[in-house]
Amino acid sequence: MATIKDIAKLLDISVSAVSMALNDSPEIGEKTKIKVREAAKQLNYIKNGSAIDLQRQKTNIVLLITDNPTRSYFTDSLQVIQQELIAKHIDLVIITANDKHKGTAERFISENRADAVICMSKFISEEFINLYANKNMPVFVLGRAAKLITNEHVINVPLDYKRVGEDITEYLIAKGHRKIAFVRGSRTSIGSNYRYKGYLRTLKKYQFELDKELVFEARGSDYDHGYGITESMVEHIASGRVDGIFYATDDLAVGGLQKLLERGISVPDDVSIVGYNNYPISRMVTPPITTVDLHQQQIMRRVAKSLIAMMEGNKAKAELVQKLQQSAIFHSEIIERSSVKSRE
Amino acid sequence: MATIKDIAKLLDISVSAVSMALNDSPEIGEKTKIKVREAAKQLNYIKNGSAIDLQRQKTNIVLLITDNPTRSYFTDSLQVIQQELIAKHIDLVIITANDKHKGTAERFISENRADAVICMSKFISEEFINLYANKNMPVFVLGRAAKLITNEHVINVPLDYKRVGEDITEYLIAKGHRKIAFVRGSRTSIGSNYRYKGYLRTLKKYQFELDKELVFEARGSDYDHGYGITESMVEHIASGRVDGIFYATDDLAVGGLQKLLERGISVPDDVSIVGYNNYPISRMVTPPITTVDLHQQQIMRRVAKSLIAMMEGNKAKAELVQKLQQSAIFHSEIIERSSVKSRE
DNA sequence: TTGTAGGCGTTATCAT
DNA sequence: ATGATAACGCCTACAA
Repeated sequence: MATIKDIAKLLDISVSAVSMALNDSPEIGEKTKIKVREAAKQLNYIKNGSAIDLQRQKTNIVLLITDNPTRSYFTDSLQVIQQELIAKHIDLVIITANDKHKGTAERFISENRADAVICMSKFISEEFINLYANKNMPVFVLGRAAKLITNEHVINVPLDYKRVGEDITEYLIAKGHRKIAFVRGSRTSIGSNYRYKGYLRTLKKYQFELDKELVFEARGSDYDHGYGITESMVEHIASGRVDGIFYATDDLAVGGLQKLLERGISVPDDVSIVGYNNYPISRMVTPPITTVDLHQQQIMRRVAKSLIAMMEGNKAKAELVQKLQQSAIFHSEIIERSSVKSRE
Repeated sequence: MATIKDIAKLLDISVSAVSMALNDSPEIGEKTKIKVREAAKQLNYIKNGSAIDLQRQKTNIVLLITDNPTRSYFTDSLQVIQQELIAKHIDLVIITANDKHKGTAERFISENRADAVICMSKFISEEFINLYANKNMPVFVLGRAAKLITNEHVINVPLDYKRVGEDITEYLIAKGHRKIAFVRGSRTSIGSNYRYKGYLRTLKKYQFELDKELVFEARGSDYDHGYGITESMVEHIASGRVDGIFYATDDLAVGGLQKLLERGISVPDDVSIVGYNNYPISRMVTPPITTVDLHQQQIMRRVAKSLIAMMEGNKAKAELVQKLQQSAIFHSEIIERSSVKSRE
């Protein structure tokens, strides 16, 4: 591979001249620049990014770590974050980390291959992050309890799930439901777990007693999990032991809906169902599913802005963190559609 | 940031000893290793990936460029490719390129920041790829006509769309449909365009004349596009001018189905519909949608294997390309569900 | 305007 | 088993 040295040799000028010419420095004459560019083309010269990063002590890269970039909930986050970063000419790369493989993400973190990282994955441990976050590479951790964070270069964005799951449970109760089942998604999904807690709290608040038989484990958050688990619920519904179902995610609800219809159960006449997250698909099924919009985009925009401020070093961390903490509160909004009917 | 030099200084040993110790070289004594590891921890030493890549002249990274990682069709490809790469301890990073922003992808390519790239995006031009592909960084281009490729380090995987779209059109005709509408997706989607061509060819083959009024432009491939465009079709259906709809993608079909049901049109009684790609959602709606499975995973596995062989340099390129060309043929399979009914 | 030289952090090749 | 030293490709004072 040709390097700037080769170009310099070919033209019999110095490497620094070549470097400057290639970077369009004003200090270099126009004719030299042209010569250099031609020689570069001729020699098939290609820049070496590693060398640049090494010299600059900077990568201009932000790492986004996610369990699965194809999941619906990731769409909003990605869009917003990317939009903010592009405006600042910062590059974003996405890396996956899951139970099968987290090595790539860990290598990128432990080898300082970015100027900042946003970790949305549960599979990178807090110990690991503590170990490697540093001034040159702050790490934003989203959606975690993050009790173990001691490293001052880790910014924990806890996301305020406090009231998550209460809203929609209250809504169902207000609509006259008394036998509300809950379908849990992936056990490792923090959001799903918080919704379950919100459900429990709300039952308690209204002094319903929890019927453990009405809590179902889908063990995953996809359509198929919803479809599968709902098979075990048809009996309960048929026998009148359930009048409403709170699915932890819209995808679960969509799968569940399909199963219910197949089994001749009418939604919402025989049973009401609700999902969570306001994924596009939730309004594209019949009946459209009542759900909750978390307005995640707003939060992500804040996160991105804080991250940029941090990278630019023009804000005290304490201040940023405080702002984030204030703004990382979900403003959940119930999206009423027709999968719920009032019962008396 | 501490470097191995700092560790060496602290312990008063040489940098090479530190380097070897850190890499657990057998040439280094156990006690030294321990000392080094302790010092590293104490100094908060973090490896510098750029320096490693520079020295090794290798990144161990494969770049995957996609328009949008959250689109359903990407799921299969990602899974398979990653699986193959992980087995070889090669890291995969995902970068997006679209009409709004392709700078990041271009920077990564033009600065040789990977050992190979898989380009699934239409927004990186062939000229650009021609310019930068090289021995150290072969580029696999998927789903393109790629007439302009001259660089021998570019591997074009054209994907054989020859028969795509014919199968399902024939199927509809065999089921007695005579007035088949077609809904085009994104104009820039090569797959979607090929399906349209297949539809046209098949109509011709059966000597149906093309009614241009039955070709609809969704101008996108999402639920919403399908939902929106279908509004303009209800009139045709009501008046008996359409008895079947071929949506270019399942997402379009799902959105379209919703609109049809809302407008009181029964599927498949009043009109049959089919989608394409066998996305999970297509069987999670009522009625489940008849679609076509392209068995993309098989192709992606071949692509990944070829890429690895290429990186390992143990195969002649010509041979690989030939194999790929043979195997990059879609084995499309019609997935019969209940959105189509026989008509006489 | 251009050249010289040092350094970025690491690994690898020799010696010792 | 460890040390010295030269790369890797690029950038940037500073000198000319």
